[in-house]
Amino acid sequence: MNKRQKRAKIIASSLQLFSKHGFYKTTMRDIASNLGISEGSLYTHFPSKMSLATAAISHVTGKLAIDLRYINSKPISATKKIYEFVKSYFSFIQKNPEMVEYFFQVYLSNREIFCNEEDCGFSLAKEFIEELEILIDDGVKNNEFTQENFFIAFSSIMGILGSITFLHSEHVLEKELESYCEEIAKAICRTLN
Amino acid sequence: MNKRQKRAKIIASSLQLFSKHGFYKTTMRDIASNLGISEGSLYTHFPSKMSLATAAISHVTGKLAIDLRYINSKPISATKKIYEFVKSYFSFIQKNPEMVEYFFQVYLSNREIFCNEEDCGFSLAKEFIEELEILIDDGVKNNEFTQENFFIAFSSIMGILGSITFLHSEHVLEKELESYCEEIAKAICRTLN
Amino acid sequence: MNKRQKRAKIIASSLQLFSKHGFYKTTMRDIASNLGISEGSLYTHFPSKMSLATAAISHVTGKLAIDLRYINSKPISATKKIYEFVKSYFSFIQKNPEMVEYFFQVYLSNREIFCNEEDCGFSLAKEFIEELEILIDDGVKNNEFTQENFFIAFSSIMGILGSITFLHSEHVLEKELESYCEEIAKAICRTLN
Amino acid sequence: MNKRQKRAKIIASSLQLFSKHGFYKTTMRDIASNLGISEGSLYTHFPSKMSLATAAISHVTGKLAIDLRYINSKPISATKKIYEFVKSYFSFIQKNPEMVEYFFQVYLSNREIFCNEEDCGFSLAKEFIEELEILIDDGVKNNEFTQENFFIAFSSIMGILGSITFLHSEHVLEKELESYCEEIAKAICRTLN
DNA sequence: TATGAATGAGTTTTCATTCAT
DNA sequence: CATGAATGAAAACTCATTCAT
Repeated sequence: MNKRQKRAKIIASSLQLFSKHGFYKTTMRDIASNLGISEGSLYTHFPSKMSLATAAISHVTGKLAIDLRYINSKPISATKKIYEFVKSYFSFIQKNPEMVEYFFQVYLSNREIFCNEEDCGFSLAKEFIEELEILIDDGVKNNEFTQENFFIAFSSIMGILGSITFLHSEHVLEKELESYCEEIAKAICRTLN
Repeated sequence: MNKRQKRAKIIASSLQLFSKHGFYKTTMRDIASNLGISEGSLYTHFPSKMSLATAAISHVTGKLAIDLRYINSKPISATKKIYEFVKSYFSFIQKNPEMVEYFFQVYLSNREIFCNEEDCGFSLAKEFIEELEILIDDGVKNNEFTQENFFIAFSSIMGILGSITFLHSEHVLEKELESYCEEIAKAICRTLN
Repeated sequence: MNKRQKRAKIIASSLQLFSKHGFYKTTMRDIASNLGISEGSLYTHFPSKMSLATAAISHVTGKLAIDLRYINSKPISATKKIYEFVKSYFSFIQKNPEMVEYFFQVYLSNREIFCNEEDCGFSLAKEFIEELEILIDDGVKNNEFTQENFFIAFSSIMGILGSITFLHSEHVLEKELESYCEEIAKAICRTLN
Repeated sequence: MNKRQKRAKIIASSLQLFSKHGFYKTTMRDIASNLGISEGSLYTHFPSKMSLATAAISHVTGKLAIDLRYINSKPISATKKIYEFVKSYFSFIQKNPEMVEYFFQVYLSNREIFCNEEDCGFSLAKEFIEELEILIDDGVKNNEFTQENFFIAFSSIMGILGSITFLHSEHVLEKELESYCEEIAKAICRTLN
């Protein structure tokens, strides 16, 4: 296994544990033994626990950004793009629940972990947020979406998706997550229209 | 100062610090010295740090529930109730930013703090959620809101409010929070209608 | 035992172990168990291992400065003061070998421990060095000492004392330390005259 | 580069870093990367970090011994030999400050590094100390130096030189080191006479 | 022989909780 | 009841040394 592969494995393990038990309740020992390696070995690849959290969030938002960028590139209406995004996002949750949970529960919430003087850690998600901005702008230009404040549009999309993600991870939803896909997309579009 | 008042003071102090620095970065010493009392004294009123977090969340959701219950009791349309709720919620944020931040950033995110075998900590917000359910049900019964899945309706309301709260606490909003009130309420209603 | 007494006990224990095994080979656990207290207890009184080293050196140089100040205040010749200082210093070694060993072996050598940006740790010994300067200046003013350069005079006194201290702590001296007192004082005076 | 040359290079690098940052604050990685080689490679040439420290001190005292042996072989008075030794020592400091600093600040001070059950690490400097003994004995035999205890004579020479070396390495001397040469030699001789 | 990732014991430090005063 | 020193069980991180490639 080469260095890049090892890093990827460590990030995957961290993601899993951080999302399950939270950043603070996950110890470096937990991550190491979950991988069957020594604690010291972790430090060969990442200089600190915080750098692990950072690498993990970059990984997650990078993945989300790639999916959204692909959807944005399609020659379809903005409304259709919202549908596709919700679908793609739901399938992403199914395949990588730990990634999305990590995004919402660790990154968005334990801000103190990611913030330093210069950068409040937001730049880590920049790629993804920019792509979302493109999607919204497109919709407004096409007159599909009401000209509206960006922050409200952003909240309508990510707030609703975040909330349903939360309910799903709390196991309070009655049906399969994917069965809400259509309705959620519709709900989001209603807000934007 | 009697026992109840003392408890209230301790909860207020905890809320302030938990919301600012997070649950884990706030020490019992921080809470005590913020109040000018001893650490030992804290334990006369609360048996553990966790119990402080729990009492704090009950306090916050209790307050939110009271406001919403009052709105629900009014002889107005469900749509109007949504407007009133958003307005009341925004004014609540202005007056008690630490309470709302605590709700979203500590309670919803550091689930591991509140969960034990029997209870996943959700019951703490039960009062408030039940009140929200009443509001949604009313709207559906009156045919103001489309008959819809509760979870989606819930996400439309609390997701959007949560997201805008987050953006506000991150200081990325361009205008005063209250100036978004009308638009946010409209956006939520569009989803529900 | 009050707080000041406890601090003094901890400093004494640290001094003993630092001088015997060096700063780096002495662990906080060693210091704590040498005192029969817990590691955490150490941190109630001193915020870090480094602060212990600093408190220890201040303690030692303070003691040395007091002795020398008293000698300086006497109405005797500078040459006689040198004799008295050597005598007092030797008796100090007998009573507190760990203090002097600490001074020479830890303080003078592990400079990296005591240095920070502003202060290179020398100020900790300032009191003592200033008193030594007074003694030398007196001798020069009285025409007892011809050696005018302070640094050479300083080295003649402290270098010779330091070296004999070192040989003593290495157990290579053949006779009792105090039996060298007279000769050492003479040797120092010969250099200064 | 042959094996001996490689060893020499490693010793030089160690000496540099040990004298600058101390034995404990210098890691094997530091030494290796300072040389542009791998950590493992270090262990092909030296079995442990301690063996590096030992080899380094032998190297330094060996160099000093050679210089002093050469001076001792000259057909000149003991007093003149002291002058020559001080001159040679000062020029040695100028050319190899790290060697002398290492001798005084690591070897003489972190005794715990060099000591084991059998040998307290003193033998490493034996060659040099023996040569110094020869010089002192010569002076006594010629009636140039007062018959005196060896340890006091030793301290007069090495103590004064050590102290001035310390002040030099601390950058507290006002003039160039070499400008003190004559006076220091005189001061030492006054003690010995 | 050279490499450098892996190891794991050891170190400082933190902090919720307890309890003697 | 209030206090705050004491506790001790972790936790993050370090680094000399080893060993497979």
